[in-house]
Amino acid sequence: MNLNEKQIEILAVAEKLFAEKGFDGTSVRDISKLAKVNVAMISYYFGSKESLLEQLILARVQDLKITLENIFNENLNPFEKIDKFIEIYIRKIDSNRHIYKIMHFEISSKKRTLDLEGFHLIKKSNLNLLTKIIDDGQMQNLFKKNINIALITPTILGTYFHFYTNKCYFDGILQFKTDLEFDNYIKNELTTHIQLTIKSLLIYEK
Amino acid sequence: MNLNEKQIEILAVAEKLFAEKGFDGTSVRDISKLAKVNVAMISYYFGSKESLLEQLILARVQDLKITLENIFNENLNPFEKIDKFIEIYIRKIDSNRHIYKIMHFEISSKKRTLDLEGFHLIKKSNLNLLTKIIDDGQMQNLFKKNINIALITPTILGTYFHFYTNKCYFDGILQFKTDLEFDNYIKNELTTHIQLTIKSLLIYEK
DNA sequence: GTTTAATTTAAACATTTGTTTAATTTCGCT
DNA sequence: AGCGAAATTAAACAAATGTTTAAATTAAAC
Repeated sequence: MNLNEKQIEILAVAEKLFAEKGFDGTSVRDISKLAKVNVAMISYYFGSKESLLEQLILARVQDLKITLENIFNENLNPFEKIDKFIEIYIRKIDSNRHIYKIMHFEISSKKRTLDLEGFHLIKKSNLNLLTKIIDDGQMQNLFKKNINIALITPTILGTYFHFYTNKCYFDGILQFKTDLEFDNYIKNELTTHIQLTIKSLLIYEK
Repeated sequence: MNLNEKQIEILAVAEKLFAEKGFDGTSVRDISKLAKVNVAMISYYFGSKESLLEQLILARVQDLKITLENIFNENLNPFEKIDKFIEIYIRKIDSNRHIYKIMHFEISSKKRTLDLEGFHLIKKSNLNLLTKIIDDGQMQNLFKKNINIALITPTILGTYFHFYTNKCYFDGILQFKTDLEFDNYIKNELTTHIQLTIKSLLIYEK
């Protein structure tokens, strides 16, 4: 899949608008205007609006294959590995906010049935890595025994997404004045909070 | 605001469809068909499609005012209060999935600017109650001192929403065969997981 | 320089969209 | 029964939608 400049620009604009206004809330004319191309170019290059979405997701999902694997082999203790896993995970998602937003809406939408196999595979591979890290920690008697690993990721990602989605609300109660302040809060306080939360859960005995 | 049967039916159908297909993905004709009323009735009763959404949110937000207040006065220890807070919170959100789904999309959408003051007020009042419970636990030296209370709710709600949104994925890895199994998992395992997570966080010292 | 293909364009296309109109029916009231 | 307001309808409306067409322009190949 080799894309020229125009196609890349169209994808970039579509990504931005789909995330901001939703797929159905964005018209092909909106996209063409912002990308400064003729409306027909979208059909010409991508066939249809739906196919544009599919190709957009396909292109972006490639980038989501996180280089998490090497964490496991690094010379870190299980706690440090968990910290690093979460930090890298959040950073990756944060830099791909738009496509995650789009996909999370479309995933749960009953309008279109998208091919999400690639996405699910990545998620499963990340889950496997996390499982290995936790198994390791359990063998070293650092983590408790009964851990529902499948529910760790929802807590990591869910906390991030809920914070990001409710930006408007948190701008109010945490008094962010600029978007940068909000972004920095995610990078620092929120990431730390999530790391702390998961580590707590891993050692807490009822 | 007194609504007749037809208006109630229209709101119910709109809620279902907006949650399933999004506001922009749902046409007034979709709604009228499913509600078995003439298209014009929607304009007749609600003025416009956008106004329908506003009135829908307004009607449902009323129901979100959770009766959480009395938890604080009940004769429970701080841990039990946290458990109950989370259990009631999740149960309430779960029974209002649809409207939460709609609002969470619209909140972060740049298409429409909705009046979410009522919604934010409820969230703030819930945050206040949680703060009181945690303060109490800290005074009894049951919880640790440094707690970022504002980030507790994102973890509670975020975990729930992420699980619910990714139903399709979790159906796969947890092998749910029916929707009821999924629902029961939320009521039991997921709620327990969240309770455990938050309680861990409240006592964990770095 | 001519030919061929790829790109780009404005216009047209058929649907679908939200909303309004104007006529009709239904219902409560006296 | 007869009046009047409310409810309901089918049809029409203009605007917006995704897509296609056919002509014009550009670029590449020979």
